[in-house]
Amino acid sequence: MTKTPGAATTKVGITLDRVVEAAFVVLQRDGIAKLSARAVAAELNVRMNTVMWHIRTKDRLLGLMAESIMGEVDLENLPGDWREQVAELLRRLRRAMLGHRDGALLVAGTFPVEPNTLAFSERVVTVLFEGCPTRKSAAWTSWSLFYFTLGLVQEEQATPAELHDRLRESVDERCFPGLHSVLEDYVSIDYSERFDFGIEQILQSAPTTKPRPHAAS
Amino acid sequence: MTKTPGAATTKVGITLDRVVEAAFVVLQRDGIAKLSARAVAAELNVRMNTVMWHIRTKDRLLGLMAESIMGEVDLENLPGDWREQVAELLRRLRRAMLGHRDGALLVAGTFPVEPNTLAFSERVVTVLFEGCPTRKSAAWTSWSLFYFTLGLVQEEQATPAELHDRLRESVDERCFPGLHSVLEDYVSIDYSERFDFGIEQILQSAPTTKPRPHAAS
DNA sequence: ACCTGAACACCGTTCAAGT
DNA sequence: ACCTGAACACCGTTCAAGT
Repeated sequence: MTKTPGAATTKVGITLDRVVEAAFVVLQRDGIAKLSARAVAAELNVRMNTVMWHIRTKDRLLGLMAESIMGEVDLENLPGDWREQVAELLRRLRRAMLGHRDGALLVAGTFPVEPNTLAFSERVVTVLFEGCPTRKSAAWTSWSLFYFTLGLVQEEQATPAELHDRLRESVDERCFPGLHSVLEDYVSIDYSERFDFGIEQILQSAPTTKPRPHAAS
Repeated sequence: MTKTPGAATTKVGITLDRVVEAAFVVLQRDGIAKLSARAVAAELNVRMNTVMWHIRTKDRLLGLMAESIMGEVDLENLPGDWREQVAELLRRLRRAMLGHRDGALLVAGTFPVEPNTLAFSERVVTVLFEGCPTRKSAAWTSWSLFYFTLGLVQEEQATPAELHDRLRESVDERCFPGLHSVLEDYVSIDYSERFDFGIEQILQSAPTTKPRPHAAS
């Protein structure tokens, strides 16, 4: 009766790629906390279940977005020796994550077992083989680099001023003298500098750090 | 009319501490995804708004829980030289987080500017002062150690078998030869060994890594 | 294969009301 | 200060129904 049969349910040309695209628009505008299937649907002018049909599950959408960010990292044209090459790879990862609001949170939330993510890991590990004493130490060093990068970029993307101000208020000189004396360095917003420092520190000892023999034998 | 006025709303003896306690029970049983104010209320046999009145906000509850975990870390009786002392501090943090389901996720989600968390940071930074060339490098090294620990324990607590199996399936020898050749080390579940390796690697170069001079001067 | 409506069982937050 | 009921505006998932 009140139904307009002409303009009813027909295909509307949504692709999984377009859904992920729209999800990034919502992410940039509203942040990851407000990224919902309904919001993505509104962005595409379709109903929510259309989005759900393509993504199957919210978690899968997040995984696709993380994988997409990993795909932005160029793995070619690396400069210099193995050390510089690894540093450059992680610098590019950092830039890719910084390119999207809450990008580090997104990548940290899921390790997508997908081509782009695997290709990045492959590249890092392969370059590390050149400088590390064992393959195992190369594998484990890649995790150290990855976790450091994720952590630092998450800090950088997490509403910077607020937490730092609260720290400056709370770090009393009497209770926390050490922290107080380095507070400005502790909460420094020179993130690229801190990034370079951390990566370099890990890589510096990489050639000499061996996994301990499991037992004394 | 249908109301029993005697057993109506009277105090029931809930404390913020008891709420947090109950929250840990729910966390252990159901995981962080199902940790809700309603679930905590059920655990305490009160209504949800009672819980909300005490915690004010869900985020504050999570912060209180993280701060509580940090409080489990004993900061006294550290053995050996500065290197061993720092390693021991982070080992204790790791154990505290492992003691609660999704403990690392909880701590990573918020940096509570509260006494226990600050005291831990103070202790780590202070010990690092002994071995690092500058105060700045000590501060930044403490972040490297913290992020590595959070990342690795999150990996350890995130439904181990599932992801590793998917990796073994997907890491084709032809596409990802390097990764393939170290896969078993790459996804090793010897987490204490990997932890020791990572901490040691960071600490090894700590005495020699200086923050770069900001400009060439 | 694609798109929708409707219903489900959940959320956290807010506000007025009780003691 | 403490506890509750009720309502609000949201979630993601599921299922039956359309083309």
